[in-house]
Amino acid sequence: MLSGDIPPNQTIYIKNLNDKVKKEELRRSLYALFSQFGRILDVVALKTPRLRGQAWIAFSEITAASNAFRQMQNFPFYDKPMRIQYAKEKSDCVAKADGTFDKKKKQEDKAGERKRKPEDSKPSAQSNGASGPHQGGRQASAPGPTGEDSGAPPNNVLFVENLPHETTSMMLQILFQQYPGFREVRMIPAKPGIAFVEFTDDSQSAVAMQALQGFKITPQFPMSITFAKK
DNA sequence: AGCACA
Repeated sequence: MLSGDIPPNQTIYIKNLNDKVKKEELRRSLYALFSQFGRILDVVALKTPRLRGQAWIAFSEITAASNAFRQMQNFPFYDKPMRIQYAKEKSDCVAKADGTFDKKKKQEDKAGERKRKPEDSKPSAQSNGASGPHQGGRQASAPGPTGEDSGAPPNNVLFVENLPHETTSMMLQILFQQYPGFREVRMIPAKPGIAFVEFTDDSQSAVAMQALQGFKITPQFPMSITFAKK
């Protein structure tokens, strides 16, 4: 009940997000960051004046939402600490799965409000293809300080660079541990901006590399991932 | 600060 009077919900509401981040990028980063807690049904982020800087993440399980709620509270994301609450209302995607979705009511609600400009649209990640790791951070165009990607031969250890200096190993663990075979993150205090991430074998590290290549913890730093040198 | 999904 310390959650601000809002009862637990399988959808979490996040505010204090960096509103300079573009919508698609925001949704993708949130997805990558939160999918560790369970299956995500939908990520909703709008850029309308009233709704920018906020997002909703609907999980298939309420326990996933509570874990995310607790563990990601104040997580530094694009330079700002996330503020997480439970959503006040049930997400449409959940209601649809429930069979309780009421389109009539939605329209009444809409009519009751004043008119807003229709700016946003198109979610896109819906009932979730239930495939493995999702659309990765294929931001490409990561010039990468050192980086041609086809340099080193496969290795179970990844070399990650171009990280913002405030990156912690916990943040990287959160991102990488969602891929099978994850073992650990190693950072060197004297060398900010880089990290080593170890997997059990090199096919597993390759999957994670593929998925998180170009992932941005902050907008100006798409991470560049290569196989570590032996 | 701010609770939507068309």
